[in-house]
Amino acid sequence: MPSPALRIADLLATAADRVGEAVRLEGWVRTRRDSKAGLSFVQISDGSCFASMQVVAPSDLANYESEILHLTSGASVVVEGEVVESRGKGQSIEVKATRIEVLGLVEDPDTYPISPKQHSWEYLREVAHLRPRTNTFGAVGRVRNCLAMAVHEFFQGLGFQWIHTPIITANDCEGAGEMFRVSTLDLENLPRTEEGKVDFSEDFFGREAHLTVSGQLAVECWCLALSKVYTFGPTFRAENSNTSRHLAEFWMIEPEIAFADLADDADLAEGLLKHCFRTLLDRRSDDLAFFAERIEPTCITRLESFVNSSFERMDYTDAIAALEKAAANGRTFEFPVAWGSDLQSEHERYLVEELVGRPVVVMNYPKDIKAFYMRMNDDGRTVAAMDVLAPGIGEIIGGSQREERLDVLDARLAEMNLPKEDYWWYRDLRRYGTVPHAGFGLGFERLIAYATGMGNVRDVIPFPRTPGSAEF
RNA sequence: UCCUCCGUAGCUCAAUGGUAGAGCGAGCGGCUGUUAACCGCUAGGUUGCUGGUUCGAGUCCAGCCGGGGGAGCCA
Repeated sequence: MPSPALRIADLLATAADRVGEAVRLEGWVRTRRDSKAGLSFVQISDGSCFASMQVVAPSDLANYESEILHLTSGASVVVEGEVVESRGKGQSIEVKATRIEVLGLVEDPDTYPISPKQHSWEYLREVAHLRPRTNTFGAVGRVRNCLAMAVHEFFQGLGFQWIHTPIITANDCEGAGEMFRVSTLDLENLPRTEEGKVDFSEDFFGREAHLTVSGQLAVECWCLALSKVYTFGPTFRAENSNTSRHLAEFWMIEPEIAFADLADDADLAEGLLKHCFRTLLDRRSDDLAFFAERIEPTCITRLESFVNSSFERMDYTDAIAALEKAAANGRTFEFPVAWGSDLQSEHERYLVEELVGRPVVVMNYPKDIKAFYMRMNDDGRTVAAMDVLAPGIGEIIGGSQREERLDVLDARLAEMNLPKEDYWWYRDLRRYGTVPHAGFGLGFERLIAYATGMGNVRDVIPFPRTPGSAEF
């Protein structure tokens, strides 16, 4: 009866106490090095941590000639053996095998897509089913998991409730971007109304339906009952945007707090980001060390500096003034700076990286460039919106205090030509026990990209969906 | 959607319009308590697709397909 397998992470965490112990490992071969001293070194990875384990396979193993000498990168094995102090330099302990069971060899090592060498990101996206076997993507996967847990721990520790807002929505009013249609209608033979339009009353939900572009409106409903809530789930945008910061399917974190204003919202955003990075620094130092060495040299230091610096709060109007001053002093911008237009990427980069040098929360934007639900300020021309800008990535969070006054909300809907009827349930929240409340959205992939130094969000999600690409 | 760059061996890349090469990976052999091991040998190609110019096209031209980067939109 074989003992249960030990994770390599657990073995390494308790290495000193395990010398002499019999263990069983399960994993995949990274490399094999043979020695004519009568043994082979087989590097085994099981994904539990960044490190792999050196397994020493003596030539007297029954299957040494027949199987061990044919192990190549990617083969799966079960190893039974003894933990011993290593006689080599690269590791303190190793496993001296008494038995190696080969579960699966690599069919054709010559064409195995993940050969032990450098591959381009573009190539690895084409083999997304195998790329988690690389150092980089294994590390990304563990960091992603760690950050997801940190998000939940942060909110749960503050008494937030996790709300599972719907993936399929029949709202006409989410309004955050192009939506993917959800339909069971026969595209070859669409039912038509008398006017010749598609008759969606025949569709599955009896009306038009789409994939959600944001859980915000739904989570507001639960906020105005449970006070502190958040959503964390997949979100879909059918925008034809081709950049390293956009995905058609991505995960978003959206907290919503009642009895709160924009300042509370900014504090919450700062607290969340710092908690996530602190947790990551604490728990995944092995993977971060790899990212710092091979991907982005400043990856650890900038996270440390992030958690130790206070975020600058800056009014949009003051930000414009600062940009105009910089322009007057000879700093050139490709796009003009003017009160009333949105900040361009280059403007955000200037504020964060050149002017302030640490994360900045820009607050109170002109109402004409922001959504209908954002709370009108007393000046009548700005709304209580905020963007959190971080050095190296730009906008990572967008949020606002919500308009809780029914008459002001209705005026905004009318101003933006949005039909009141479509927002009947959203308006009900203001009719029945309205309270000031606020929230924000954090793109999870952007968080991971920043934390790891990975340059493209397509490489921090297991199977990226982008325009023209949904393989796997 | 716009701008721009790129498609050559399993992968990363070379190749004035003139016989398609290297490194890594792979296979075989040698050497070694090795560690991105090392040394030698071998195999591996319809140069993204279609057409055009030319005595001759990986190279020049046109169209198409695929991908990267940047911009916009945003998270």
